[in-house]
Amino acid sequence: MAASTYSISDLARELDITTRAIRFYEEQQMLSPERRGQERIYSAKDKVALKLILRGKRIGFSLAECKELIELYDPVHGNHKQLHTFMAKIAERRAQLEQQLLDIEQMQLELDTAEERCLAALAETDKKQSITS
Amino acid sequence: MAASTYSISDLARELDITTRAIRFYEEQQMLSPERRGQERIYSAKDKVALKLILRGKRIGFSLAECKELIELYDPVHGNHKQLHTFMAKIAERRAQLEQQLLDIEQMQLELDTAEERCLAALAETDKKQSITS
DNA sequence: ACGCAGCCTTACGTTAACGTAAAGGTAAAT
DNA sequence: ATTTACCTTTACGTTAACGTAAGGCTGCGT
Repeated sequence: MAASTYSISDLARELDITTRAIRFYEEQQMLSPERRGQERIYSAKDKVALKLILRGKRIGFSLAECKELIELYDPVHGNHKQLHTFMAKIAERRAQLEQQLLDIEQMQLELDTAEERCLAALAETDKKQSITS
Repeated sequence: MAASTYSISDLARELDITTRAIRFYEEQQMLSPERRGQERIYSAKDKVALKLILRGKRIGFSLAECKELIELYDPVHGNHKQLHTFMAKIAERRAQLEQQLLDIEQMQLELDTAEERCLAALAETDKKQSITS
């Protein structure tokens, strides 16, 4: 089985982020890895937290929100009210995503016609050039 | 028909943004409204540009990208290569959106089970409390 | 005449999420 | 012994997209 502990650069490589970012997340109290002397030793749990952070970011959550998210997984803080308010945030994101999808579709329609106009214009240009050349 | 010209606060109200934002977009060369003396007079075309900006932002484009987007609609700049590179950016966004959807679904699954655990834990707590009270 | 609403410019302030040195400690390989 | 490859802390720098005054002109209703 895997060692289940990692150095900071192990995680950085594996998750494709910088060590600075990882230390920054710790500053923000989103991680609290063990120490062996000065060195940070990350556990599998820390890795899960990091993955939660990255997923949260992909969805568009701020780090503060990602932190809330992590706390939901922590039995100490996992209280009922927070859970519901966070589910609300997720629902909000879903709605926003749907709007984004609509926006993108709309934009693609417009770009399609713009492309047509462009191609037509280029065709005209080519014609004239073939005459004058 | 509508006057088809607007003051800055007209647009601000209608599009639900601040006048500062509108002036900022102008600083960034994304708008160039007419002037009557010092006053900015916005045309319907300006309004379209503004809407493009807002839509671009919703999708997650930076203002710089929104600017490119506007230029695509400008026959002066609308060249072929730009059109294609921008279609690529849109495609990229679509892919990102799909990833976001996956992330959200995944997160909801996890939150669902987290919620169950939470509810179960609360039920336990309540039981004990009913005994000790 | 006066105040208020709405416009203008200039310019410094703000937040998030790190980036980027600088300066130094440890440990293994050459 | 020293280079190499890690790790550490501290701390200032950076970018985007505006926010937020401050100071001043302009017309208009009373």
